[in-house]
Amino acid sequence: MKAGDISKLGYALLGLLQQQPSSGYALRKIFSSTAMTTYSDSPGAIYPALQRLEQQGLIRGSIEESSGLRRRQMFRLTPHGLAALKKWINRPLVRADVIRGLDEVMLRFAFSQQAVGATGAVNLLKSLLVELTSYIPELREQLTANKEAMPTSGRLALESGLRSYECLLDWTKYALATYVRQKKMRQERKGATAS
Amino acid sequence: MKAGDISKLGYALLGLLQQQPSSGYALRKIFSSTAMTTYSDSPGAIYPALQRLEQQGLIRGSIEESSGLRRRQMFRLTPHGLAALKKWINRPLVRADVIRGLDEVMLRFAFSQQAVGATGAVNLLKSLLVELTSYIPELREQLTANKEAMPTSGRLALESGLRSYECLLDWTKYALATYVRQKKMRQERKGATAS
DNA sequence: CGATACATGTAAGAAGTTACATGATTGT
DNA sequence: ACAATCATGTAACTTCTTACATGTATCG
Repeated sequence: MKAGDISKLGYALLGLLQQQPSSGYALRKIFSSTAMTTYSDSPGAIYPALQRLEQQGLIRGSIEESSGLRRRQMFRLTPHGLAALKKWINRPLVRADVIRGLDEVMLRFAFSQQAVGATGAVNLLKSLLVELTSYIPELREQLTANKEAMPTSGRLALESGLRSYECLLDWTKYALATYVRQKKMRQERKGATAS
Repeated sequence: MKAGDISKLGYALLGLLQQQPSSGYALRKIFSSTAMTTYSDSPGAIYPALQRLEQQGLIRGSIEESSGLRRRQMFRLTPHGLAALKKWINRPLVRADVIRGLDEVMLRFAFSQQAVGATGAVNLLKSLLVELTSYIPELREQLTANKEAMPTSGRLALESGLRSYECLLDWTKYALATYVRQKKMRQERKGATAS
């Protein structure tokens, strides 16, 4: 990672701060107690990451002296930070994102609605659909080509990878359908109030 | 990671070398061309990793001067290396492996049959089954509890995580069934030759 | 003769891990 | 008094990334 770049943890922090200004401690709690446990809640990772984001002008911390306990710093996104978050979410998906960075894609999607709206979320899903649709057949071919030469456990492990992509494809279609359904419901409501 | 420990990449190398002695270059090709693309094929990662493994006495390299091209070093597992590989594969699964280290679990399983036999592979699957069976309901609960407070994309992202675990559970059962089927076939063959 | 494949390596820098340090407040 | 929770931070260490360096052989 080059200087000036933002790490995955950095983006996770930006996304959370966009939803709600928080202290480093509160962010750590989110990482340790929710489904975001894939990210480290160690202070040695989070506080330096926050410092970097602040140096880059993406977040701004303000010390709260009032609250009685030890001094606490609340961080919030700057306009630059919001722009960086949007840019990250809207970045076009490429094959490499699907092969090596699926968790990051899901993180982008999780924050997409609040940061770039339903349209942006749907765009992300559509391009994920495209990538998966082209990648899965290739993977399947690789598997059928090599299956003879592998021990059972190796073949099964490969199959597990294939299945997880197929499962993700199902989810992508379901997620798209969910947005279509929501849009239809909004339109119906609008039609009802108009008549 | 403490000194003396082995990184994920290190274990991937040990596993591949157990299957077949190889040069650093050949290992890089495996990472760049097969489904193991999740691992970096950069020389800056692999050659230092091989040096570490050799210093730890887990692999041994021998220089081949003969083959005409630039000198090449073939690495093979030492008895110590094989023991470390087996220990890693047999390590009892814990919740954290399922939450943060599924790819490593799959890597262990992929190598399990050659390193610790079908029985070891089945043991790994069984304990994965146990962990998933206890984790999935908890995840599902978390989802239903929080779904009201989240934007659609956040909720869908969580659902994607849940679905992928459910998919993995299906695969685990399928993989176990595959081993049961194989065992039955071997026994039938034995019965046939005996009669 | 230049590109490509084979083949190995190092140097600089980024980011994460573990472990430690500090300090205030609240509950037992 | 002591533990637990809130709250922030640093230091040492490990590993990976990117980029560069080097060298041989083959093919067009």
